[in-house]
Amino acid sequence: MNAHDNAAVTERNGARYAEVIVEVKSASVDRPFHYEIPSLLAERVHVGTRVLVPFGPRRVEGYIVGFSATTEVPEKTKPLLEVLDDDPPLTPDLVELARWLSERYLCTKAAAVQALLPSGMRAKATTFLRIQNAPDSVYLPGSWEYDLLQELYQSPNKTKEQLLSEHPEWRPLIRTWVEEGVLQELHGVKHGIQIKTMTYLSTGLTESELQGALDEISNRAKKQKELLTYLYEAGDALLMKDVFAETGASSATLKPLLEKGFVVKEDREVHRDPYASKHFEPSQPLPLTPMQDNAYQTIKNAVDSDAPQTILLQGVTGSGKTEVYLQSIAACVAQGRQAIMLVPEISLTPQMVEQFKKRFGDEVAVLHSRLSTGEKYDEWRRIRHGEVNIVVGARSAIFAPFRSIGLMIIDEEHENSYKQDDHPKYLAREVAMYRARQHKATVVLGSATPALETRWWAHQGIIQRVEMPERVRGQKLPKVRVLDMRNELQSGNRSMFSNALKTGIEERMERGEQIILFLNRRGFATFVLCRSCGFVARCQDCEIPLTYHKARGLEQLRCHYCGYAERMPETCPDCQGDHVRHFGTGTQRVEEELYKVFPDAKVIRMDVDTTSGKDAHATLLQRFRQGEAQILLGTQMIAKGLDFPNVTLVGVISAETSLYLPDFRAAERTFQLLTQVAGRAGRHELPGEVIVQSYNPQHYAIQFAKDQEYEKFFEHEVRHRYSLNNPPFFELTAFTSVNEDEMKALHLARHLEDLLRRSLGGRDDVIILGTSPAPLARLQGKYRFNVVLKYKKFKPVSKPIREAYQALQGEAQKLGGYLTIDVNAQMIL
DNA sequence: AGCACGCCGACT
DNA sequence: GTCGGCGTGCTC
Repeated sequence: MNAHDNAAVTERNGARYAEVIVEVKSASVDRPFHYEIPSLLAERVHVGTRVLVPFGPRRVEGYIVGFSATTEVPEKTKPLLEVLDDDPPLTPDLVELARWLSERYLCTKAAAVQALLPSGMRAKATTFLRIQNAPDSVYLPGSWEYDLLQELYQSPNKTKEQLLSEHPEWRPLIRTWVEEGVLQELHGVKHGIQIKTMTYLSTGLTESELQGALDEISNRAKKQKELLTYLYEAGDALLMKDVFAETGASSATLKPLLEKGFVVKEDREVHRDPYASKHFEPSQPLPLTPMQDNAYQTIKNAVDSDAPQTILLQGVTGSGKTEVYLQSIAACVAQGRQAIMLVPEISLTPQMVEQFKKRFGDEVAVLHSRLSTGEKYDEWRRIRHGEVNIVVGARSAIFAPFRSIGLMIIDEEHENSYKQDDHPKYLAREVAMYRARQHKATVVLGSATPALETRWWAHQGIIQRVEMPERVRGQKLPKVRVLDMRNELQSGNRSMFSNALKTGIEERMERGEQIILFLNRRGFATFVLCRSCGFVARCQDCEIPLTYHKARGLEQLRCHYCGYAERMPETCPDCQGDHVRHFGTGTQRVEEELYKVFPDAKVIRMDVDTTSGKDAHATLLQRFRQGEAQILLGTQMIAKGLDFPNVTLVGVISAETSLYLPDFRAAERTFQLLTQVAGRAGRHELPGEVIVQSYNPQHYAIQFAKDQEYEKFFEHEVRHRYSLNNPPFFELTAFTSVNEDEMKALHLARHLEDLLRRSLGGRDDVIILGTSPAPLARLQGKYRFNVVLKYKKFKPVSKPIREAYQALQGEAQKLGGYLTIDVNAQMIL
């Protein structure tokens, strides 16, 4: 496992050199550099310590990853400059995790370290320039010398870096002046995040000292005496601003008390708490059903055992997985170990956070992308300092710096939000399983519709599987009807609602029940076409058909990938004819149609266009919950984790929107989506009904979803994947060559393909899919070509892949573009 | 990545 | 003649 490096050691043991990974993201410096440890810093350096080091002509941030007694380059070593934190941000297991990440996902160690630390954690070296000996010569206005001196007199607080970015031409002059002693450099460090402090007041006086103090204070200073007595009676240190508010004192009152030493003022570090304003009613563990208890016992046994394990918890929607999670975590924490709970799109599922806060109170930290950088950093420090035992968060929370992890739960594990979209493109499930080996921890993968790979591993006996096939309250799964829209058309119904759906909506509205309508496409129409010449409006940058939007009377065409927008043309830009029309159906159009067919209906529409505001999401859902509207209409964002007691009908306007994407997971996604949407109906007392409209109702993904038969879908899909050499039988790695110049992008992709064919071509466990335009062939003005590699096992092919990738990355940059890699790609775009 | 050093075209 | 373009090479 440690085929890494020379004799790097974890403990310093008097070793002379620190091995440092520098924060420079370039493959050419992706290796440890040796630095001498100055005796002044000797006590403060550990594995994982963040340091400032000299690197060439500049100073950069770096992380200590090991120590060694010797170095091959003694003549080159320089000393460490500074230790940047009191506690090392990385624990030794995180250093090891970073190394693994960089090898598995082919990124630099520096990039891996950044992925697993909060974004605010970045320091920048700064340098100030002071005039030490004014030069003898007199300079003419307009000369560099004159201008630089002017600038230094006028803005002495500008850093050297600021100065150089504004006037790069001053660089040589500054250097010579520093050498000649005209200027002096003062070095500093600017931290990315301010640690937030609050001022506290306290008095350390005993009762008799207090008496003496009160006597000493002039009788005219009534406020001072009051303040001092107040603080004495409190005993504890109090927040200064509260004290001022309570006693009416001010800093004028306080000042003499501080000077005489009667009162002590101190700044204490505080953590920004994103949930400080919310109150959570404590909740108690609920009694478990036999099925829940079985799942709970399985997880508990795994946590108790001293071996890493992975368990697939396959439970239908409404089977009570959350309560199992909560109690398993409680059991883990009771053992003195910590737990991580991952949820997809946490900002969409505030209920989950709420349930954790109610059950565990302050023991929970929350990490997700909607927190400010400062809030994230503070939650991270609460974890690092052992103030909490539980983290609930999105994907990156899997890196929580706990000391001893017992349990990691990934809820809705099949969701693709668990694959990081930017570099390194890690898969949370894989990271969890690696950390499980480090900590001898248990991973629970929870889902009603597991990713095919996960279910396959369970089938192979590689991981355990526990089922929860029934709903907690014993409700039946809702009845799902699939309606063939071709029949509707034949019988003369040209509207987007089948007769059954229309009647269904009418009935619910009469009974005062609620309806959810689902369509996986926003906007009004799908595309815009000229009926005379066949012209289709496309984004000039992405070449994707533009979507027709209607907003406040304004007719717009928008690109859903880059956000580009233009006005709907009145005549065809190509043939000048006036037969430009929009086709296809989006959420906006459904909304308009709903108001036509049901004039009394109140509809809430939820899609990217209506939920841009900070709390728009929660607000819209809250309004629906309170019954302000009978119909909730939305894209897949409404499919996730919602639970409305009054909803008895769920309608899917068109089941195939996700079926014909050029993606090997299209059937799986469609099945998962339909199953999930169906699970929304009738979760409480009222029975639920689901109506799925489709032009292709016999498709197996739709048929199996209709009866919620995951196992049958699994069997069918596994065969399909096998015959096409797709996951889980082969793993996919995708390279994308991106360039504004189409020929350059293509050339680079071809070159890469050649290289891969030469190194891997002969193997029968590797399939190379040649260069092809990416499904998103042009994005934001840049052409994209893919080279996709399929292989059975990553290890034997990782070296050739790495070499080809590194060789051509530089090449791509020379051509003005770039090359990305997605190891174990979940989707090819 | 940055920054320095080094070798070729248009300019006070 | 020089200033400054960016190709090449190195960073403990």
